[in-house]
Amino acid sequence: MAEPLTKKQILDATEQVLRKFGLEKTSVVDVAKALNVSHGTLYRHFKSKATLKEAVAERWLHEVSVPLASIVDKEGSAIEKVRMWLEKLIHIKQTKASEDPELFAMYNALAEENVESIEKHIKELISQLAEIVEEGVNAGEFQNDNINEKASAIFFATARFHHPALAKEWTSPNIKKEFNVVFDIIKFGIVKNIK
Amino acid sequence: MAEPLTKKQILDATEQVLRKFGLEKTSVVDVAKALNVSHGTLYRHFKSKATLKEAVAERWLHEVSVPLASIVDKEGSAIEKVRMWLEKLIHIKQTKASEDPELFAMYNALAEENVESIEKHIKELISQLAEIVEEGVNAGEFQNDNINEKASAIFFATARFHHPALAKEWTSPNIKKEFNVVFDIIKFGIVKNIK
DNA sequence: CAAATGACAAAAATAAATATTTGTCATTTG
DNA sequence: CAAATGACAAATATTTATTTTTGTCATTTG
Repeated sequence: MAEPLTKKQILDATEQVLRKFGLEKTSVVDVAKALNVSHGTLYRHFKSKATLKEAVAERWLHEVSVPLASIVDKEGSAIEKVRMWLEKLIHIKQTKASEDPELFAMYNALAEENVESIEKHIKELISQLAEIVEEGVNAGEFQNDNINEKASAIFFATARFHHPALAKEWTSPNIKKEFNVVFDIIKFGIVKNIK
Repeated sequence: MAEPLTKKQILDATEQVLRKFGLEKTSVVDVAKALNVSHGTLYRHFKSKATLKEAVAERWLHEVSVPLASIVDKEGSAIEKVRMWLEKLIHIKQTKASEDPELFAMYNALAEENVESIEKHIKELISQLAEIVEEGVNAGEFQNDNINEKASAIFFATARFHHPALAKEWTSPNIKKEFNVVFDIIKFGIVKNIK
């Protein structure tokens, strides 16, 4: 074989096989077959099946956080950006969950297996929110409170709409309206001189 | 046998057996044994195993909603009562979860099997909150918005702290602080003239 | 000699054989 | 005759036997 196998090739193949067979049914032999290599080869690139799955999970989480980062740099008032950021987060999650529920469930189970990756991911999301909150404080738009606390609170107060463990509840017909009411409370709770 | 078997006796025995064997391992034969009756007898009182489990689940949910109802009638400002009510809800859940995690997980799985019982329970909780919110509006303490929407929003915005699907996250050392920050946002978001 | 292979043991998962549980109902008991 | 029983078939679950999977490493390949 001319070219040596790359990590990216392995991750792509693993994702394909996971999509086809599901989290429970894919073995490293299946992934090796998809790549036409022996399974021993995969162990030269990833030290265990768990490590391989971790790498796939991290790539998946990345696909959530990257598009959100672009909102942080957009134009607009801080409260508008908080709303856009939350709506994008919720849209990404809810779209993935409704368009391909099994795949969504599988990737979340995969992510659950890698608690550290998730914790890092959540921290990254909250620090994106914190950037927006900081802008709001600097512009005199938000009250000058602890920025990180506020960012976490905004994230946690909207957990019902983006936490994968609650995905079952996203099919409620009122979910959009419920978000709007929660967001209004947040807005009145953080913006100065709004009344 | 002198006295005929009552539903309460059966529910008590079922609970005991569930505690001992767990949700997965208890059969109606086990419950019958605990009562020294034949399992056929239980089918004269409950039309199926599912119905019996539903009755146990409803009793469990009742133990959550009853102590909360007493907060609604307490003295104090509406916002104080909202805080007391939320803290009691969270305290009941988190205490049950930490003191006996397996039993808590079992009862939640049991409750999950009975979606209707849960929906009714949530509606009851939200209407308790709505009573407090209504008092706040009538006293001129809260803004005069849609009361039921506000009550739902308060409930959903605090889901992270009381939704059983998120129980794993309650062991975070910052959980109490996180609730306080979320509650402050809610407070500034619903109380009039606070700034 | 870097990269890949494939044979191997231990651990884990699956399938087949066996046993228990659910739910019914004709019969028994007090 | 109201209440409970226990024998029974069909559906579930458990155990045991068998196969697959994971991870290693001495050997092969280009």
